[in-house]
Amino acid sequence: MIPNRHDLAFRNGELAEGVCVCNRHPHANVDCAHCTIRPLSICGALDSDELCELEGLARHAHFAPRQAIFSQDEAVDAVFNVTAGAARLYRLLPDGRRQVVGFAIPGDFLGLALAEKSVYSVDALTPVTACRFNREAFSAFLDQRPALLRRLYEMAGHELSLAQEQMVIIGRRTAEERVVCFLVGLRKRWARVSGNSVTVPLPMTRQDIADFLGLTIETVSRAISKLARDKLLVVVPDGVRLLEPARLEAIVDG
Amino acid sequence: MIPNRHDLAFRNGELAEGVCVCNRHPHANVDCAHCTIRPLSICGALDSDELCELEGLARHAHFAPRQAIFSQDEAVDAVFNVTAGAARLYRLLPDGRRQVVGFAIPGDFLGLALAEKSVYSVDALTPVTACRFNREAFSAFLDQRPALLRRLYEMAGHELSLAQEQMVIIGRRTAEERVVCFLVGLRKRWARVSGNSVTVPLPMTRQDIADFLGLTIETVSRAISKLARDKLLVVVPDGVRLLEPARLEAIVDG
DNA sequence: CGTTGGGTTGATCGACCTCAATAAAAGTGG
DNA sequence: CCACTTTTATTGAGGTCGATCAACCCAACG
Repeated sequence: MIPNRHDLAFRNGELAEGVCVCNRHPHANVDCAHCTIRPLSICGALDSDELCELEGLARHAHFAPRQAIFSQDEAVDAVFNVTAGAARLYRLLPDGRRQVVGFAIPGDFLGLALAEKSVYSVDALTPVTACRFNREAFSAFLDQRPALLRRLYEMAGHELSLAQEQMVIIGRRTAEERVVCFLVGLRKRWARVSGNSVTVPLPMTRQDIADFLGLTIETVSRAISKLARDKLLVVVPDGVRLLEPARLEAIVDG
Repeated sequence: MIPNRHDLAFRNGELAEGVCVCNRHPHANVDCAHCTIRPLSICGALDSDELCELEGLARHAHFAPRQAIFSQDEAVDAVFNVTAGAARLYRLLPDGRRQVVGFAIPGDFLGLALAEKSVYSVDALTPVTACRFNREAFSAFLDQRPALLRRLYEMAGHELSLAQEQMVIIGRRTAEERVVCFLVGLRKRWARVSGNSVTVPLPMTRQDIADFLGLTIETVSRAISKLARDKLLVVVPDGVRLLEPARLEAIVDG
């Protein structure tokens, strides 16, 4: 499913004590020096000194599948840097209608807005490991580290761009196009984490995909079945394998 | 339509020379000291010294209705702080389908992502006045002014939140709900600029609204007609007057 | 006064939703 | 390990909301 997910979680646990290379944080329970997703995440903006300081603020966190990381309208006391696993971000309407606004994978930052209350819920799809930062402490650290602030700002801009792209997908594309855009887009995101592959892991359910694309579960299922029937992909356990990435990308790019 | 829009544009023009209060920028052609929307905009984060420096980077800009401010996929050489008027931000698919991703009103910043290429097009709906900043110069200034960077970061977070809200609206709401959400949301945004009012100026066409909500022009027109028939609003020139704001807000909040 | 762009309304159509049945997987407890 | 339940996914049949196509209205404007 997700390569090395459990391995990475285990390794982080193994190195939980006394591994901070700068030796300033003997009780740090994260190991930035050996973090494989560091260049993908906010930490990539830091020099070794800054990294060490941030390391001191970090605590290792683990979430089981379905466990809540944030809850809509509830206070946010910590923010997270996802190092392994996958999570879904969603908003609920009072009558139960749900819109998934995104999926988080390793390298993604949860709590980008640093808001006191979360506007959405986040919960783990697979076992998730993350670096946990107290929100207030992180915010204060940010004020001392313009380079990190700049990095977060750029990530926010990127997220904004993705959100707008999603608006186009939901607002103006057909059901089949939406599914193709989702698969091609997710493949691109996984490529940063685990390298380019025609196999796209899908840690989320069809319902999650439907709620992300503004469709029903049946329509998503039918669209995937049709793509499989047309030999554009094959369904594999916990994912799909794209047989003709180029033709699928052509659908995305018009 | 939009109160004082033309007046404000004229006043800015009138004061085009030698008005910087700190006298450091005798050729500055903007007048931050008398800017009514300053607290709403990025400039609200600056002390008078910083404001003066930023003022030195700013140039007054004016756009006629329909004039392009940014063009999708083209290089961005300047960013803007809108001081008067309204603009639409949209993305086009190669086959012509259009998704409006937002509307800019006074206080809004255009080019938040500071990207080299614009991912969307922006053009003026009404005469627009704005403070123009060279992108590179602004970006460099930003690196010296963490307070401003922080402000932009917060605005980006706010925009991200709005974009996600829009995803919910487009993905999970009915046509009538979408229109109501749009009107109530726009009213709230205008309230910051020109005070609370039950009259919501609509400087955009029905087609723009449709492309914002993922609907057709006919559906938007029918929804507004129905709301008028139900005595929830009346259509006025270039806008609508909300007769029962509370009931409309109840639709938004579920 | 004809033209043009924007808006409204009606009639019909179709993409996607809803409801329903079934199948396949994944837990669960003995 | 195997019945049993629960969850998730697929497929079919029929219904509906919003799209499409078309006619018409109205105000602005050269």
